[in-house]
Amino acid sequence: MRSARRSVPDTPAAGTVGHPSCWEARSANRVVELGRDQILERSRRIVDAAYELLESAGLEGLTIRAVLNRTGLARRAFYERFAGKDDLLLAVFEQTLSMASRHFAEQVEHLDDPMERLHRIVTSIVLGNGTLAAGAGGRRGAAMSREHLRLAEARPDDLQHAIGPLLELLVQQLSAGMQAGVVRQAEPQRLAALVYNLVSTTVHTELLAQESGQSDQAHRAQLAADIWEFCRRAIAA
Amino acid sequence: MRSARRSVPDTPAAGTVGHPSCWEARSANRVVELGRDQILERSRRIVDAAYELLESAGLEGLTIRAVLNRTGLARRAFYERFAGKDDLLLAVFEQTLSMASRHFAEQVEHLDDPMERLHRIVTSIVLGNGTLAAGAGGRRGAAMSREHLRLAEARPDDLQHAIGPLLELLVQQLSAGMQAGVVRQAEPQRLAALVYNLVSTTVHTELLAQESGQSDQAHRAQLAADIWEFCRRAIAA
DNA sequence: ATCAAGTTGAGAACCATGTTCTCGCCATGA
DNA sequence: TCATGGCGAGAACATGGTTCTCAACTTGAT
Repeated sequence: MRSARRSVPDTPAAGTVGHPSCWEARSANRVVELGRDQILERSRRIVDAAYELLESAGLEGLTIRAVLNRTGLARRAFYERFAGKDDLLLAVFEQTLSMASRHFAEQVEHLDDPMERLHRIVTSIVLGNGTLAAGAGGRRGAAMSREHLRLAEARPDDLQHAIGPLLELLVQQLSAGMQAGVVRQAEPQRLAALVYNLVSTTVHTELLAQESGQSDQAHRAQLAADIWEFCRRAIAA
Repeated sequence: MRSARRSVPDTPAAGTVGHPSCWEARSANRVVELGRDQILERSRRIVDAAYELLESAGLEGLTIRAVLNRTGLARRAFYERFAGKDDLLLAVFEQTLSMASRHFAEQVEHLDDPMERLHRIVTSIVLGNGTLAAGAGGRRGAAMSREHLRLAEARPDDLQHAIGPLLELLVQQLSAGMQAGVVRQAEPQRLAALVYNLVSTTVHTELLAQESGQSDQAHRAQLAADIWEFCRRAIAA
């Protein structure tokens, strides 16, 4: 479909007359762009609704029907934009992890020590800052942890892409740490994956295992400390 | 309906004659025991079928209908023995983890150094020995990793119980290591949980992420080495 | 203004799966 | 012989993902 538009500049007319094909192209583009905006606007509404539902109703509550109820759109509108539920989940993954890693990157840029940066990132993930993992009572993080492995099986490449930003952030700090001599020499990718897996899985296993909701804050802080201690030793030079 | 039969022992006759109620009880027990054996035999067949299906067809292939097809039993027979699919999954968890931890315990008992024992256990899990995690092409391990978090949410206590044996094994080695001074002082439970989560999640994420099936053996060995190095540093004194 | 054609909303329809229910067979004991 | 409980077979129901149909609406052309 895009090839059609692309072919326009290739016609000799474009060279000879110049203008017509130009505004034609611009006009067509404009229409397409408008269409695209509408399409994207709705796509965004769908993803946002899914994002909210994941938080309020958990993974079991995230049904296509519920999402569409919430947006007021028709099922058809969904299947025009997403190949299926997995695509939607991947979109939520992408959005969430991208937001979270941006958030963490900001939160951390004023720190100089790579180790300190990693500490901050890990702690933030556990404590649920940055809209990622375990926001207070946050089912979204738990849901994402759970879906992680399924998507790793069903759509490895897309998942890898979605997780990219956060892993990238970790890799940066680890690489910097290695250059500074505070992190042991190893494949940064591998270390990042290990740290990420450890943190995300453990947080949810532990937090859900208790569920008592007691002195949650203290518990979680302790958990964050334990996890970080574990990671620190595992990656330190 | 059952209340009618139940009312019988409540009659004064039972107390006055004495004996009858005794052999009645024994007889009833015998029948019950015989019944129990049959019941258990079938339960075992169901669990075994589920265990095999998990390996051959993955989590999506594990449907009640498929399990019952394989055993030749009726759906009713299933719902008489299990409260639902989750119960079946928990049973598979229990059986698998119990078998695996027994296997690991044997494989390790001839080693003296707790650290060496842990090394062996972690490596075995990654390499898929012991019927646990990632047996060659093993979907069962992947499936179990995936279900882990869902069950942690839905049935935390039962899951904890099912995982018990393996965690217990890890805790033993960690405690021994602490006493021997080769493992740092910390809550053994916590360390065990961290190690277990790290290993089980990472194995499946990594192995499924590639899926290329290339020099799998080498890859997996490298993965095992990396994971162990991570753990070793994390828990060493 | 009217019509043709594409677009889109509403929801019926289809399928798979978990779960429950009904029916009838059959063995066993009175 | 007959009543009864256990059990297999599978119908039935609910839910959720996915596809399909139909009609209203939009838009551009005549």
